[in-house]
Amino acid sequence: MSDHAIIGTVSIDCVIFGFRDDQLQLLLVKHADGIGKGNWGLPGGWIWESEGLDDAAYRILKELTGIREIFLEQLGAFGDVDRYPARRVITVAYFALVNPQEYELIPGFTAAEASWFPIDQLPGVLYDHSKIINAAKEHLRQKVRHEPIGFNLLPEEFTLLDIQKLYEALLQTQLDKSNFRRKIKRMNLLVKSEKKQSDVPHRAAQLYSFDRTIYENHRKNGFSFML
Amino acid sequence: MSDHAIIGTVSIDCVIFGFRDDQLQLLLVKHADGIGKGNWGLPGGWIWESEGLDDAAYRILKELTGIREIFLEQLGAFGDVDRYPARRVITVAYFALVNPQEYELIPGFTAAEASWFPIDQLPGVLYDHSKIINAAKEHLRQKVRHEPIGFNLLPEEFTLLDIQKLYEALLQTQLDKSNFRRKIKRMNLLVKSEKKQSDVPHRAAQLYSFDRTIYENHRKNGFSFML
DNA sequence: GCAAAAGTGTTGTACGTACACCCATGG
DNA sequence: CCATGGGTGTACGTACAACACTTTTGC
Repeated sequence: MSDHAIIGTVSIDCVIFGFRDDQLQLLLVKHADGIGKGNWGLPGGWIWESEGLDDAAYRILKELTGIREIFLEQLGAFGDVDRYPARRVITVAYFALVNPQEYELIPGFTAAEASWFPIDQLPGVLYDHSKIINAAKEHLRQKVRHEPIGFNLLPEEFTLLDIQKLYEALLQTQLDKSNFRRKIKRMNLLVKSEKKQSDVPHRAAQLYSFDRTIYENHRKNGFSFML
Repeated sequence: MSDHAIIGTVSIDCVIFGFRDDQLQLLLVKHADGIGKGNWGLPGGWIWESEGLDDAAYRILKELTGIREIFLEQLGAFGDVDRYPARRVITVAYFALVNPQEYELIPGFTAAEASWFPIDQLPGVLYDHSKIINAAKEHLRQKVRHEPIGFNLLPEEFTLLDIQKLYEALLQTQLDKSNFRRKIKRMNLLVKSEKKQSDVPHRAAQLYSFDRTIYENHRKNGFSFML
């Protein structure tokens, strides 16, 4: 059996979130061949016999978009009997968080085009992909309140207002500046950068970065991230 | 193709939690045939071509244990290359909450025996089942703090101390009686029963039941269960 | 000086925590 | 009358929400 023999009954699909222009956005690809040719859909593909599920998701993501080394986590399996038109295919959905500025999108072999869409202005998508996307949105909104995964959507360094805008978009609410700042600072998860903003038409803000090490330490001592 | 043709590359496994003797317990079956014959493992089976994933999970659970109409939810797919000895098989794990008192365990065709085990005294289990069990435990402990799913582990009617004992076991902590009562009562999710406890060697406690309708109403208005 | 965003301070309320206490019942 | 669990009350601190306010910078 070849190393790249595929399992024809199980596929991978990736829901990739990004944050641009104070908006939550989603990465879709236009399929270049196969049944879905010419339509927008989630980046996806087949699993090799020789690789685990997570490995397959990373590989497919890289092949289709050029994105690598990001936050990627399994969302679950979707297996309605008629979800795929040609035959019975079960798909394992993954959900990823990216800072779009870090990546030049490079559509791969099977993707004619790759593009970001604001989450509330998506085009029609293939198969049961809108069902998967909705599950991913819900998962993200839940998870972001209990774990500091939101930082994966931001650049390495960011201002406090950046985070606030991010959380306002994710939680779809308005937050009080003063209260938000105190809350996030009290958690002691951020480290001050040497730098401040530059080239802004107003007072330059302090830059911060998220320290994963600190977070892991806190977590071991029973710390719980909230909001 | 027969209605009951199976998909040979994808299986279902169920992690079933129950609460007995103030302890979180897990239901395992002793496999009666197949590769795992004679060993304890999660109740599991193959998916029919003609049924969805959730349907398969319900069916398999009923076939192997007699349990039906319970809280059942997908946990995720497990697909390490070598997780199953004979060939590449991906399994979709489900996670269920049961009140053990409601069910007489009825081992089915392929299960020689079905039995509850305290969560910290499990026997050795097949394949990657201990990995799946750990994921399920973690999922339960997270979820139980944000959604009132714990009630699925209790009888229809219960005392406030029953819930407290349940949460103490789930969260592995001690809770203050007075504070816990106020907190849970303030949520207005419980309705007083007509009855009180009987046959207890001390003052009889008020019985309550969880009202799912009330919960759904609250949730629509942005209510969030916490503890 | 104006606009725009950075950043600080104040105050009332609501909730969590800790702990003390009384009540009812069976043995 | 005592052990056991049921059930209530109070006092204190702290976190959160709402809102007002000052500071820095570019145009």
